[in-house]
Amino acid sequence: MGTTQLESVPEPKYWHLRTVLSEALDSEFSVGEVLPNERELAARFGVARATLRQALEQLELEGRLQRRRGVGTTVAPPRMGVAVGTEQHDWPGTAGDAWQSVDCTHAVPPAAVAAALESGSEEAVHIVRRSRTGNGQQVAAELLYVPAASVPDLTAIDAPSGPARARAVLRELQRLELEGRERSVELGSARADDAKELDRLPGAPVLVVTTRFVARGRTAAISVATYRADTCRLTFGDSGGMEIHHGPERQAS
Amino acid sequence: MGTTQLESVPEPKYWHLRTVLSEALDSEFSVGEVLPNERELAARFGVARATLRQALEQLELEGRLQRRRGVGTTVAPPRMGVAVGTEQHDWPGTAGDAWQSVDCTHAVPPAAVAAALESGSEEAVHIVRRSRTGNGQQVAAELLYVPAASVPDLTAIDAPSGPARARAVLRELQRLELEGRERSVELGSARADDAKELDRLPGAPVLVVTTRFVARGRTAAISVATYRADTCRLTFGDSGGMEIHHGPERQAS
DNA sequence: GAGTGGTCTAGACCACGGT
DNA sequence: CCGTGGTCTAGACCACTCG
Repeated sequence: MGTTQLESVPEPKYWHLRTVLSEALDSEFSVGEVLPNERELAARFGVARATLRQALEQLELEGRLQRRRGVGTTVAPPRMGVAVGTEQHDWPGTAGDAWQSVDCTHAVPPAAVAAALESGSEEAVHIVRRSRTGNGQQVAAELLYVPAASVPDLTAIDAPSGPARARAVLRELQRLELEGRERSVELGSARADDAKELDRLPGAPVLVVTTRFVARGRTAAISVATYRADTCRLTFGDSGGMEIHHGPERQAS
Repeated sequence: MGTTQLESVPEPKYWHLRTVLSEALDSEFSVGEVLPNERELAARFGVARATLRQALEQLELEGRLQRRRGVGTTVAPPRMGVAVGTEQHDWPGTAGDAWQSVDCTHAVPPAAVAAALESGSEEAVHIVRRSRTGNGQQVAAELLYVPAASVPDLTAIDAPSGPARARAVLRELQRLELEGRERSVELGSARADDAKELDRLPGAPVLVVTTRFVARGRTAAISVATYRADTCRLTFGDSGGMEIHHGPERQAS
């Protein structure tokens, strides 16, 4: 009996650290507060900085912390609920749909998108870039791929590029009768350009929402929207009023 | 002109490595194939193992690789589409809904769930555990929180716990008229128990799908489903037939 | 320029899966 | 047992932000 079984299954240091820090965040810190720097924290917990960083990465992934080079580590606010797919079947660009058109180009889409569009893989399409903001910061970037066949009456002359052209494409698109929508969500990592737009580093975790719009029995458009996974909780159906998860963890025996 | 601008914005080694490996996966490897071990790969690319690992972590996050301790790193199959929310408003447990009941306990839920249930924060509820498989492996674990008030006629005697009790709770739940559902998706990291069940390490990235079931104007149940983010693509609406993303990356102009 | 987080190194040892 | 990926260390330097 003399042997007190301290750690029969010793959990990794960084995981234990994550738990300790998480509880500290719940009880001793408030939103926006900056933590001590990494070297200081590492010393305080008696671990190498790399180990501490592993714990911080976890907490950042969970949306508890926000780290910025040259600035510091701050306590993140609870994730904001962003409504996606208001369930009424609507084209993108319909009045007040939270997105803002940025510009519009004409180029060959990535192979995966081309396949889904059932178009030739070397055929150029309209690519509308849009962005979405919430709580004053950009939370999502979207690329909307529209084959020329979906906007036959588009007059290519008056607005060769830019926001005006983007709006023109969306307007033409809305003339089609939308028959259905398929949507999927998966985890991804931000490419360099998305990362920059979302004010994150390349490789930052993002939620990729892919939507296929169906009209006249064919795929009329494909939307690939990239949401910051650290700050966003995607809500479906309606009302983003849910506030579950991400409190002090308690285990339900 | 003599100065060739090699790397005006030198990207990190691990990011470049990720790209190189990603292209190699596209062209030189097939699904299920095992890669050379990390020490070998690191040596081959002339980087430290930690740097190589950073690249591998990215690719694993993107669902391109699967790493298992004691075994090796293998090329992952494309993510499977898992239908979530068949859009017809149904209670969980309705005929063939892809979930399998595991057991049922009676305990106090985590604070965040208790708040959403609008019950007292120290009030015990039924907790049904269910699991979901796809392609022969477990892809999701669910905890369904059901307040006693939602299943008033439950006879607590004949099945005190286990799958039988779980089914009894679901059966009673289905007697209520379902008025609505709210759903949200966010990124999380697997807790120790979920990780074990999903055959991942603690902290592995997961997609947390939270559903609030509304009946008689109140919250009748809360479901928290945890999906493996590396292997799953959540599909909404219907048909998981979309195959976008995660091909050879090409930039759209 | 001072201070922050981000990247990278070259080691060591551990935990696990198969033999 | 060996080989694998997982954890951890103690450093170094870089890139960024801000006063």
